[in-house]
Amino acid sequence: MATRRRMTIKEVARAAGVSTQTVSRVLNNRPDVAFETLERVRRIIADTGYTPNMLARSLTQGRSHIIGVVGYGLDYFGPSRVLTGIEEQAADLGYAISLNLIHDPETRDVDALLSSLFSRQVDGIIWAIPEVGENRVWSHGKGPELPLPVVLVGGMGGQTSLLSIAIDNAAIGRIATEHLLAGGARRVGIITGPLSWWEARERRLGWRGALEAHGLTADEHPVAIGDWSPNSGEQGLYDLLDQRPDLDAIFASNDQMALGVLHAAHRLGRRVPEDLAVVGTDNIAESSHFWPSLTTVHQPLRDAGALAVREIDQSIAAAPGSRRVVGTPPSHAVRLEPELIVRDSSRSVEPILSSSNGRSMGTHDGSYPVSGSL
Amino acid sequence: MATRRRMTIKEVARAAGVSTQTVSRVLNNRPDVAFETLERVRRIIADTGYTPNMLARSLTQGRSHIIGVVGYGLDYFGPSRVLTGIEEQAADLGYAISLNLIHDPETRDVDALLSSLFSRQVDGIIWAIPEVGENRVWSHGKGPELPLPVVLVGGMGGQTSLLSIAIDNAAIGRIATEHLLAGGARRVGIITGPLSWWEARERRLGWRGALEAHGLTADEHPVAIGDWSPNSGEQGLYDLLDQRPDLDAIFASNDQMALGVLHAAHRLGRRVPEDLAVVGTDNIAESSHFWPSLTTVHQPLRDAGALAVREIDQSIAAAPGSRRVVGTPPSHAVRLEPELIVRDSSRSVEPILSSSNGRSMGTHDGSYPVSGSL
DNA sequence: CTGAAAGCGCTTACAG
DNA sequence: CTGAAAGCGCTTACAG
Repeated sequence: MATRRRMTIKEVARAAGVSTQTVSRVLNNRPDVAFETLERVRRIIADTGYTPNMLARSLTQGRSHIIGVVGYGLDYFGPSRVLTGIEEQAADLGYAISLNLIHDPETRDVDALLSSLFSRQVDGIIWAIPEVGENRVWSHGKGPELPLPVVLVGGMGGQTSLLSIAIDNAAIGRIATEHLLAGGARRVGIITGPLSWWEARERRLGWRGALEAHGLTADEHPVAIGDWSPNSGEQGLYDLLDQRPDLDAIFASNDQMALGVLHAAHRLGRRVPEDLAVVGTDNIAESSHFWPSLTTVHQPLRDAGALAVREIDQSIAAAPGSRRVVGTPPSHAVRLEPELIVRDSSRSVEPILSSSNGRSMGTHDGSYPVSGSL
Repeated sequence: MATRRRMTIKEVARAAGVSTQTVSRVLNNRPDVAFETLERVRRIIADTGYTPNMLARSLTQGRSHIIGVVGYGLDYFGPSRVLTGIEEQAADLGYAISLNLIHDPETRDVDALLSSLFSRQVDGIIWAIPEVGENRVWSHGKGPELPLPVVLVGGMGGQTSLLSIAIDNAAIGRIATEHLLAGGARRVGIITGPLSWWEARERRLGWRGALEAHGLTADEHPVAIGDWSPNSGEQGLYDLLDQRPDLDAIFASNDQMALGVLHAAHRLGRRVPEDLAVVGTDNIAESSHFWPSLTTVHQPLRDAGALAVREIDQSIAAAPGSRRVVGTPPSHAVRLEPELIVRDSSRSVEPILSSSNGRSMGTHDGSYPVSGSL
């Protein structure tokens, strides 16, 4: 039974023989405190282990130093990477994170969540769940009304005044497909994610665009719709082969489905990459040790999360001084560029290199190539 | 620029023509409000979209309804599963989560983190980082002094009055090894995690215990030390074979390292499971589609996280009524039982079954088999 | 350089 | 059933 009461600024003041606001000055490192007083108060604080009550501080300051984060599960690779970036950057900038996970991406019950965050007086909100169906803030017309900065991560954005940060998902499909075609593929199938997902649609768009840019008719290249799981990737290969037995390459919209493809290929006795070249998406930690090692597309998701926090922070800082009045982030869409990682699953011509870790073939250097405006 | 000021209880009261505490009564669903008054106030609240300021409420109640969670990265499978369980259960019980990630598990700078959480007036703390080296709360003698409930997840616990919840990691090593021996293995190597990790040591202990229970001399079975990465698993197989070329089975302390083993086995032309049976740990989503599909050990990590939240909640509820006086959870170690999932990588004798999803061979049914006391 | 007063937005006894 | 008063633990002007 721990029954210790928490110490307050009053008790510190009494012990130091000063007023509470002198203690407050010390706590906030204000310059106008006599050296002796400073020392005395500091000693008492150190000796007693006093910590100021942030709740009270937030109440008077009108700032909680908390960023509300709405995320989508931790089981998916993408969302969890974004979250990591958010947490790190937030910690660096002195924000606490209030984490709220949504389990059904199609949920429309956004209002309860928003007002819960709002009532907790978060300084800003990062909306980091994939865009599926109609699950976005603005679909409720709330966007511009929110009296605090909101940044969207990972969706199409652009419909509202809210800043949207995402990976260029069409580019993922494009560079993967271009790589396969450059390697000599003539019939490139795609396994998409669920088409209610913006990311899934965009990747398919990129795949299609690359085919057409090569003078090919996209409709002659088979499509299978997966659900991101390895199982659906396995099933996807069977489906694609049913459609086109002469299939010689596959772009899988994530690495788990690509793994399912490799698994099915082994079962069918198809050699990868000789009979079938495969490219995934995500560059999960395991992909470098699949058999064969998987060519995939890296997304700077961590960067996206970190950037979102910086944007929120700047919006808060940009507030004209008075309390509870905050700036809104510029309403544009920022797109970060993905990067191709070439490994054995698509390396049909070149000799196999020593490392299975792959090397980057991306045209982008990993910094922030931004196609939108900041 | 959103400049809307937040509405307060005063404005609601004025609009409804009542006092603020009548509004407060409505807000808190107290019974003693006249029906007409109730209706009127409710209408105003609905019309204006007023949400009470939780900061102020927490300040007067001495409860924040926030649980502070200290976690270890989201990139590792185990910690992220625990976190999922925590978040879900917390949301169910009406708590917000304040998420703090530690990036170096050996950090000793626990004090700053604790006092930060403390100053945010969290109602309780869940310490969910793996136990590595001396990174625990109590190593600073803080444990019993903390004036709020703390629950440890995923470490050895037992040294303090704090409740510790973890998977029985020795059982993981034991059931994996017993399964390999039952399948006819005669030389079972182990690839451990870093030995500064409690989990890694426990799994090795279980492996050793199973060997000895079969009348074998553990020292004749090779050990390689990995770092949880696929690469270290690959290297691990080479090391083990150097030590014992007659190796016929491996227990890998996580699935990523097991994947590295499979990869290396393919390179060396060793057939799995015929030449080498492999068992991993974690049952990551990908493991069912490795080639061959991986036998592994499932850990009820989500349950562990959820249980931690319930314990915190009960400690808070058990408080004798007065503010800031909370009960301390019973100081025992709860151990949840892992479960073996048999797949092709160890299925040497039996005919290969139709599904690659494996079936549970565990003696435990997935409920909460607890070896400690609650 | 320091302190008395007022206030942040709520809730908790206490009256009536 | 309802309200005036006091207080939660801080910080912000305002005096001196």
